[in-house]
Amino acid sequence: MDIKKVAARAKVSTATVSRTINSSDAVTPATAARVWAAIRDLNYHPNPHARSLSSGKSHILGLIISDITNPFFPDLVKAFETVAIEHHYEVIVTNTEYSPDRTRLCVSRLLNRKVEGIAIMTSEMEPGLIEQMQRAGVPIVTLDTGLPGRKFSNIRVDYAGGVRQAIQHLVGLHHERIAFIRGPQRLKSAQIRYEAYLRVAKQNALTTSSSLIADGEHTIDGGFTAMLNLLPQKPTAVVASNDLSAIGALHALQQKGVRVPSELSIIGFDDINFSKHTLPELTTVRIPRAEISRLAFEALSSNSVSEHGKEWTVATELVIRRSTGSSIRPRPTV
Amino acid sequence: MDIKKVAARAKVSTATVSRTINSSDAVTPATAARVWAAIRDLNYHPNPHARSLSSGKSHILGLIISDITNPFFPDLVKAFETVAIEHHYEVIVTNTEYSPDRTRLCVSRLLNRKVEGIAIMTSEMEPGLIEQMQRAGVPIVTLDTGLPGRKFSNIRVDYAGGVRQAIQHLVGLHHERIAFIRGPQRLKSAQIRYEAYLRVAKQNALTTSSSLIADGEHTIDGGFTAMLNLLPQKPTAVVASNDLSAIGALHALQQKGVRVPSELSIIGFDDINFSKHTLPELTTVRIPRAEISRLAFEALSSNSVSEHGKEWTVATELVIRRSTGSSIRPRPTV
DNA sequence: TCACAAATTGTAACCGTTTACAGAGTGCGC
DNA sequence: GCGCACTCTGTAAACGGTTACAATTTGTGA
Repeated sequence: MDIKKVAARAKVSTATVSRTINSSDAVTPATAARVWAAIRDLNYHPNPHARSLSSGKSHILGLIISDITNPFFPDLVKAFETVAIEHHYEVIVTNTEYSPDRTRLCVSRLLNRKVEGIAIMTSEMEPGLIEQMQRAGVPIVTLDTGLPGRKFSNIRVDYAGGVRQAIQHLVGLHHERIAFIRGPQRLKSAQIRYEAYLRVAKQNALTTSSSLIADGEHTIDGGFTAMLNLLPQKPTAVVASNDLSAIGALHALQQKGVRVPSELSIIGFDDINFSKHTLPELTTVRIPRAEISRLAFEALSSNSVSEHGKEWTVATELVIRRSTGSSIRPRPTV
Repeated sequence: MDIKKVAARAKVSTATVSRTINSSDAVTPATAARVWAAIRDLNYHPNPHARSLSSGKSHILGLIISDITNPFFPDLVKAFETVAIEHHYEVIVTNTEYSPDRTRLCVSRLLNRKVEGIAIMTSEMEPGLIEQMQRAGVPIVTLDTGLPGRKFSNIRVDYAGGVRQAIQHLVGLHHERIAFIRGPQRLKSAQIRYEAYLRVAKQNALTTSSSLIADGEHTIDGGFTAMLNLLPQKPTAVVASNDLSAIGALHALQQKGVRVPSELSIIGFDDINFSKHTLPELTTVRIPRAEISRLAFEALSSNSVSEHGKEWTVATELVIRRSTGSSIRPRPTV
């Protein structure tokens, strides 16, 4: 079942069949109709490898993430796949697993397969590898990395805005001792959140004593330990750099018998799937992963790739659930 | 940079280069060495599309899952990817999202791309689609579906054994009223677990009154409600059909102030990532997803595909954490 | 009605491999 | 020394599309 059979049945040349499939405008409607009929009758599907070989376009996109096991990524991957297949692209997902070697492998796999674009949704990416992709002429889009360049777009998340939303929410609830659980400072995104905490807290005339800051490593266990360290400082609220550490903090509080939110409020960051199922449900700053995926696709899609890439900024959204509440105890009615 | 340049540099024909790359045995060691040197010098990577076109082998495997957002799947996907790339295969992951239309799309995408094998790790798959894949001559491997057939292998998980491990663990802990939170009975895997509960409970002379059985829908919310319904029946232990519903049950107990495991024991099923981070950490029956992935790859790998597929059985493993304990209250030492 | 331009379709080269087949070289037995 | 069987290598035809270019048809204005 190849293009020749279709051509024969439609009584045209293979060129016309190809043109009908790819750019219907260059073909007379009557001819096109005959060709489409033949295609349907024969249940013809063009061979993608032949197509890629001769056109040079693979119609495959690469997606590089850290680790599909990290709950931040599944939503991102799913949304990216959805938009890609809507546009008849296939996607190859690769996990760096935070290892430089593995990352190199990811890049070379993608380059070998001649993907038409690469979305790099992990922050660990050596500049050398970015250059390698640029030399290969592949459009790329990153999340929170450097500035755009040649065929190189960037999506930036307004983390600082997210932290502001969180703190202002707490301030509105009359909190005055707001602690912060940091993420790993080698991650730019974690660093931005921490600095924003410092800045916004000062703007609101809150203490940012170093005793109100703990390291949560962006993990549940880290958040647990951090919360334990924070407890003696009597904060009335805690902002965590991500949901995982907020969940760890929640566990620590539960174990210590501290009630949330009546005695202490907690806000996470990310809005991973699980956050709406914690007890109490976690108030958090949502990173709009579906939107990021859509933008990433758009950045890579051939009709919008220009020599000089663009930069997009996406806003976070405060999702208020049940882990935050007023710092002022309701007085018993006399 | 193509095979001709390599051939020229090594002073051989393109055929020899190709042979060196694909089956080193047909080439003199000395010649092969020259070719490899040229390949290295020129940093040559064969064009996979040309290769696929002419050989008919795409070196791509398809993986069909329900939904990457379901915490059961990330581990499976990751392990599958790992073993595939070790063998220089690429993998395309597709999500059915539990929708028949989307499932059809998944299958046709994979078939169009001429994948060399398909691992179907979701239970919702119409027989018609299986036939379609078989007609296309693609080896397939399923999880818990029917019996193997032509180029069709199956991996079966010993769910019944898992349920037995769970119940015997509880019986060993002197529990006598063991409730069960069921999954959706249209899922074969959930049905097997439920039937095994009934059987094993009877074998151990435990009540299996229908009031000790609740529907948890395999979700957190479902497990929450199910536990609430079960509570008045005073079970001393609960086995849930999956971890998600066990976590929901845990939340219900926490909210009602029932202590786990001192007042009530809970066992989940699956061992999703999150289970080791619940409070208390969840005792559960692990489904060995990495092993399943390895077997799935082996079932598909060309050197082991025979006309008639195989069937493999994998055992579950009871992971004892902190949500289960003795049903007998320790007497205060006098 | 005719010349010429524009629109549509056909011909065939090409994309970069693999592989059937043919040819060259080597070693061995007689 | 010669023929034969093997082993190794080269030639060239696929694989199934796309696309530059040529050929044909159609439409237009004088």
